[in-house]
Amino acid sequence: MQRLMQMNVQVTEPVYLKDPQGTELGRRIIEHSVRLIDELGLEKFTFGKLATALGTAESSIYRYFDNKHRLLIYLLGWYWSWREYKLVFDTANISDAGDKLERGVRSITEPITDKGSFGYLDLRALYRIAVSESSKAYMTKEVDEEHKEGCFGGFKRLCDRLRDLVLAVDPGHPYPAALASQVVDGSMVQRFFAEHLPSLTDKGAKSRLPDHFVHLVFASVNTRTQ
Amino acid sequence: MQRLMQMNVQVTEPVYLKDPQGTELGRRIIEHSVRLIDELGLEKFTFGKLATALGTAESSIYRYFDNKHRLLIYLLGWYWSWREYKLVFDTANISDAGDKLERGVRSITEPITDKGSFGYLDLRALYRIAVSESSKAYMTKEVDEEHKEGCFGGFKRLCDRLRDLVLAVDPGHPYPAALASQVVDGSMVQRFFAEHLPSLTDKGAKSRLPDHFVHLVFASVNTRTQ
DNA sequence: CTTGAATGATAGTATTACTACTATTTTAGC
DNA sequence: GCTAAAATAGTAGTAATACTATCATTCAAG
Repeated sequence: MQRLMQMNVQVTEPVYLKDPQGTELGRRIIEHSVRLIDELGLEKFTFGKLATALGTAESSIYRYFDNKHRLLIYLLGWYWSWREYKLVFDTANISDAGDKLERGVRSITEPITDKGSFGYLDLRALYRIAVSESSKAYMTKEVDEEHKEGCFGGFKRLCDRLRDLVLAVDPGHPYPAALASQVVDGSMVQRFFAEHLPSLTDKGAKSRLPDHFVHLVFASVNTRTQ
Repeated sequence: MQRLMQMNVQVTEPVYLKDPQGTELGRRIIEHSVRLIDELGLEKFTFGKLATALGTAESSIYRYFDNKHRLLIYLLGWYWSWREYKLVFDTANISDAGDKLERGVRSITEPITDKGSFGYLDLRALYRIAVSESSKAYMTKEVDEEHKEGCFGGFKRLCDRLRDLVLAVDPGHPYPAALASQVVDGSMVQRFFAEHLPSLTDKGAKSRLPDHFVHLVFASVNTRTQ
């Protein structure tokens, strides 16, 4: 799985100045930035603090990334690629379209509980970053240009795959792409709400989130195919 | 409508240091901050720029708000109150629960196209801010404390009202709160996607967004009541 | 006519987000 | 083992941001 992941990740568009996977320092930047952003939150995370944590100079980090926003996009690209790979894996060799869709929705909306694994990267910390910070990656004034650069390609590929699973069950669905992107984004938002604003969700929401999304998707799909 | 709105807004928890509605400068701060945040985006918006735009000193603004994050929360509180009022208005005197729910979903997911109105406040600019910046208000490390302070009360009240409309149609629905919060949040996110990342949504998504959400909610509800 | 609220103006600090330049170390090819 | 190139470290500096503090002025109400 790790091997395949890294293949996937390398497809990621170059949001970096120099490939961090190619050098020792680069890999340490990735590793420690995940830890630090998770710990401090994006707002309080700075290249200065990262440099101190790494025992290196700020300027060394600027050789890899223009700024912390690009670094975030890079990390999220990694995350989305990982999710996509997991989705492909979890739905492989399932012939029944309905079964495949349900497995896909569960795959996407499940939290990540795997201990670290994945090389030097702390997957669970990356997941928490995705939950809390991913909207900040695209909710900016620069979104249109960055979109053209392909910065959100990983997110889009994941949404497209889910959309195709929906269409396989219900080819005439009127809003397949919106449904898909809403599940992908909503699974992050609902996870955050369940953790921090539980009054916005239902009793036991945390553990029932995948059920909620399966229910939602199949309600939408079955209504159509009736 | 304006009168009733202001009643609503005054209920808003004090996220300010000094009530901006009580003074001339305070009202100008609100008015111009909406314009400026809409124009620059939250990241590039600063109290310094706002002070320059107002022809006053930075320190004068700090007398009203601790920082720009609190100002954002204040503006969004206003927005959510306005949405809530609109929801109550749009669903008033409807006896049929299904009809009421559909009107409610449409009310919440419709974009704001009313020209300014609403006193000194540019409603459409406020709407654009809500679409682009609202997630930044709660996706922070301080969310738990700020939630205790009641900073997100307006958002919660709106979600609760929609949840109650769902429950009126389907009292046994397993995820009424999650469904409601997903519609409220999702309507902002999908609006943003339709505008900036259209490949994530469907053809003609912009105009069909309310239909999409009505479809989703009724699919979920009807599946249950079958 | 004076108290106090509101505002204005100035100054200063710590941090952030960079850029530039130079010196040193490491690595890879020959 | 030598050398060129790549990678890294270190230092310094700038402009902007996010504040805090202080003091002077205005202006309306008692």
